[in-house]
Amino acid sequence: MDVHAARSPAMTDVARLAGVSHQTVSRVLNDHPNVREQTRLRVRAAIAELGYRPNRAARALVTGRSQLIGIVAQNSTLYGPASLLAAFEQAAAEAGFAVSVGSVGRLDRESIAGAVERHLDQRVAGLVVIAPVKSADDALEGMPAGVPLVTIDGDPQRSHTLVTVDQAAGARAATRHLLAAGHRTVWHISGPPEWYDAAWRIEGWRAALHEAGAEVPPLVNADWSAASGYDAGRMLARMPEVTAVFAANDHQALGLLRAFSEHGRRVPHDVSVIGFDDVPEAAFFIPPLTTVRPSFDAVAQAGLDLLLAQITDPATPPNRVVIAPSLVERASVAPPA
Amino acid sequence: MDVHAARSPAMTDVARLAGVSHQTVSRVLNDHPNVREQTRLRVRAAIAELGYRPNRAARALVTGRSQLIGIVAQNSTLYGPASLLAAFEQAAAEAGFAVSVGSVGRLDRESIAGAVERHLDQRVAGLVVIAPVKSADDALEGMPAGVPLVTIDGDPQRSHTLVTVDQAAGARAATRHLLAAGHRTVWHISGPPEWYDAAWRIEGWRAALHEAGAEVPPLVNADWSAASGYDAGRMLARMPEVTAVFAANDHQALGLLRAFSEHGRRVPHDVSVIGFDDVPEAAFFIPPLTTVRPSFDAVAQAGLDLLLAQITDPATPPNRVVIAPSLVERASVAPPA
DNA sequence: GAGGGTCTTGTTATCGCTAACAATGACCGT
DNA sequence: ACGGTCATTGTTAGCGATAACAAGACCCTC
Repeated sequence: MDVHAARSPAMTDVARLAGVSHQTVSRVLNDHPNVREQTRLRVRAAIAELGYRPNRAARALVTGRSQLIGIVAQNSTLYGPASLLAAFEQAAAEAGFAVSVGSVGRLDRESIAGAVERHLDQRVAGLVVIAPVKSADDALEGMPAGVPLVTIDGDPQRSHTLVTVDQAAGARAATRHLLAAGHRTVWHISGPPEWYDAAWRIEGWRAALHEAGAEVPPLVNADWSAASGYDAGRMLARMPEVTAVFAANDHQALGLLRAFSEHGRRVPHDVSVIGFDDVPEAAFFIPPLTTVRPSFDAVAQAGLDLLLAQITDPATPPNRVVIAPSLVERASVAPPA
Repeated sequence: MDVHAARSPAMTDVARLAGVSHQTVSRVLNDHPNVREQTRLRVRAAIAELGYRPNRAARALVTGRSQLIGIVAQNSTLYGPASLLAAFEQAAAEAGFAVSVGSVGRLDRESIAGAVERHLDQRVAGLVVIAPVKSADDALEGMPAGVPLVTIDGDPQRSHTLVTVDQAAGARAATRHLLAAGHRTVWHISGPPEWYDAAWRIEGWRAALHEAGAEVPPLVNADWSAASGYDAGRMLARMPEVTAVFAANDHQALGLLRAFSEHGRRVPHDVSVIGFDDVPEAAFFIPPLTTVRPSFDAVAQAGLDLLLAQITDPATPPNRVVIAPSLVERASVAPPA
């Protein structure tokens, strides 16, 4: 980095030094085929000598597209979205794209639409929406066609490209695991019902119970927080017939563990618990938590690949990729007493 | 959002509709004083009618500055950095700035320098660096002057503007709290030593012990993970003289609790534990964790304010703001048995 | 009423790049 | 040797905004 840089060098500076026209420099930069090897090298040398770096704004202006990918996500530290965000940044950086984050406070239609528009102002090359709720999908309906778009864990009914974690499969695996351990049935603490993730986990749980001919206990509604898991746990702890609980995420499960511990119900001896997400701390809960691990890296990579395909070729048809989660067995599951 | 938008309207389109020159439209947009009220209204109406939104790239090209703030942070889901990131996005959006995130895999000099350069390519209006390690500060030394810059939890020795959480004060408060409960001394599990946060927490812990005339036990080194806390805990659990531990973050503390639990050492009856960060789950650990809460929102707000001041007036002298953390008392501390 | 200011508006140049087209020369086949 | 293709390079014209300057209208003062 040049310390005294009064003005950073522009393409014409490079051209002058290399003894070519600025257009030739542009061609080298964009890997156009018809440039003599010798010229290419001379230009490259000049670029290196001046420490030239192209001005993204100018390029964006003329092409109408930037090397910027916009991500719309909820402004939160929820583990899932935060992990996805990090994974996306990583993958995008490797592909030479910058990432602009438009976080929204709430996932309602207006917030999402506003964030999308702000990104469109910046002429983003593509948009990733991590907002697995119906209102977000509604907001996306109004989007101008032609902007590459990938939604994460969105509604499969919609027509755009999307990447989803197979939430239902994860929930089924968790529920079956508990049934296989000998439990007569499995209770479920759900996430907020407007989240598709939550809805599908409920669905998978129900499906596994039906499939096994097990009774379906009432659904316990909660949000994603440990506090809500704790509240649910205080209720369940007083019900001796509850011997197995599948929580919609690990934080809820933590709250559950705490509630059971307070009420003297031992996990897994008296009650078995399974979570979802495999947060890094899950292995250190008391007891270590059996949970379902979605691969956020795989989701981000797939999402980015689909997005880049659309950016490269706008005619790419809508596509979808489903990522299978895996069950991570730890110590929070045992046969009923 | 216009669905059929073949090309989004430009300034000249607005000008034509309003019957003025494009320059007048520009003046209205930028709140220049010398525009007749009547003209202003006409232009505003035309803008609204066309749904015109200025092209950021064009503006960035001519002004050399964008309405973009770059954030350099480690690509991780560590609670602190992730929270800061979220808080910054929030604050920046409110100020009308977009946020571009350049995450880095590692915090070494090259990675940081690369991320900074990528942001500079985009002509960011300002830069926030959340990388509280020495190598990051070194990388920043080479930065061209004139780019507004704020570092978070950086080295106070450096000359640029920075916002820090008073880590030492937080550590002192935690240590004093344990001493006040009657413990003869307090052990400390530290974060990675190259992080300033970790170093200051060590310093605060030492200072509090000295101040009280307590013996300073050997420092237990760890990283920020629950796993490292667990490893440290397995060692400490076998040492009966250990009755109070201050962990450098909540995740480590979780690992500690787990290790103590496995070894039959009850918290807080046999050992007291304090963490740092106040992650949302801390209240649901077993037992609920007493911890130190830094206000990430306050840090982000202060950081953004300082940055905006520099953007508005480049002559603003370097400044620094220190945010005081607070102790959150829960159930993991008790007098020694 | 002439000179000088202020307010308001328009004209032109420019930022740094890419797209489209033009120009040059080499090579080819007949 | 001559038109035609191809590879290579240059020239020109924008993209959509702001900046700098110019110009006209209006007001004031002496």
